[in-house]
Amino acid sequence: MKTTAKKKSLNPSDWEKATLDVIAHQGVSAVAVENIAKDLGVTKGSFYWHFANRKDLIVAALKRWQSDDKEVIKQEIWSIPDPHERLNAWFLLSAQPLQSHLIYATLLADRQHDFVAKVLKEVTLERLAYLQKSFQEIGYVEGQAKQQALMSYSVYVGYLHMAKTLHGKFKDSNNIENYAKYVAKQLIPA
Amino acid sequence: MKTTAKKKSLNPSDWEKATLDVIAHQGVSAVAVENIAKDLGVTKGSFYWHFANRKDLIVAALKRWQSDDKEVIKQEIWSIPDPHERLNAWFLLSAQPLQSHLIYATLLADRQHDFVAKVLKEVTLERLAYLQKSFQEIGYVEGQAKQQALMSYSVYVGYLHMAKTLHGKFKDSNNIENYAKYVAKQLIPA
DNA sequence: AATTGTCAATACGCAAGCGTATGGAAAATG
DNA sequence: CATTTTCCATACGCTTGCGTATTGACAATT
Repeated sequence: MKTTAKKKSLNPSDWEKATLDVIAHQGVSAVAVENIAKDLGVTKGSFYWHFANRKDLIVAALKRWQSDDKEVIKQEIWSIPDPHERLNAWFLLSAQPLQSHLIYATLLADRQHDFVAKVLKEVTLERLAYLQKSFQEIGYVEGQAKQQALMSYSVYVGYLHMAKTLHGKFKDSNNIENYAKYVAKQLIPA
Repeated sequence: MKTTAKKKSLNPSDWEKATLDVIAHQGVSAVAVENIAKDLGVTKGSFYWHFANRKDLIVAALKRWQSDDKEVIKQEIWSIPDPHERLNAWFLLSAQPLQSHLIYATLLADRQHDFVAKVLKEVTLERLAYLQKSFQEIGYVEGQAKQQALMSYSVYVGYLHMAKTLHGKFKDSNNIENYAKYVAKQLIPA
């Protein structure tokens, strides 16, 4: 579903974005060059001009996802000086329906592939690090901050899967922002 | 890696167990009848005597997993009358390195398949229900109990993925049971 | 002893999907 | 205007993996 007839020629970036769409909704294993080509309105012949093979495409797409995500955190989270507010903002951001979150959730599934596992580990460790840092700024000692960060991040990951698994079954009863606030209240000391 | 030379003939149950092994470590998409046959020391010809097709095998395996899991909860959790103790036991059980948990984690990944999504939803809703019930017994009103259950369960799911993603990177610093107790203390009111 | 039922091996057809080879059209460049 | 570069289509070969067909071996039954 691309807005057809916009530009005449494709670049690697277009392929990466289309690939991320597939990863977000169907996982890495579902990335098939012929299908993505069809989505973009071309055939396989085009793909192998831009990329060497399927794996290169996926790696490039994941790299793009990783750096885009890092940029968002930098802009939206690290710009907040107060650690309380910052953590609150992070929980709110986590509950937002962003493609970035979907991708993270599916990657957790496809970590059998070593190149997926690599990106995943990097991203996870970095996220844990800045959560831990914020909790330390609040006053937690290192050990506790580490556990609190791990727990907070687990809530995030768990939530992603819940939302996917349960569908409407649970955004009816209580809306998402409410839940995010509830969680934040539980995990961030007053 | 089966203990070869034990019994001369296979039954559906053997196939289901071998399938769950694959699902636990590589996910549903990795279930290939020819490979599982090799694991069991036979060839494809045998498989199609026991099952109609690949999907039937997976469905049967998942059904087995679901009922086995239900049985464990019934034995280990519901036998505990006090809700505080019961919830504590549940968190401890969650941190145990059981195959059942691995399977749940990979299923979250492979929920593109409708038959996986179905089992997953059933299991998740049931688990949320008994968590919620226990929190209500503690004194939470329904709405809060629901959110608390969701959050607790999210920590569980998130933890499963963390453990997989981070590998040794985090069972060094603090052992798993310690973390489980820390989480329980945070989520279960004194 | 003959027959039937149970479990498994082998061989085949078939579709999906990756990667390659080759040629062509359109745009940039000289 | 000629030529090179850029981007894409078509056609092919190859592998993987599902499902079927056929045959066989061994055990249970009569």
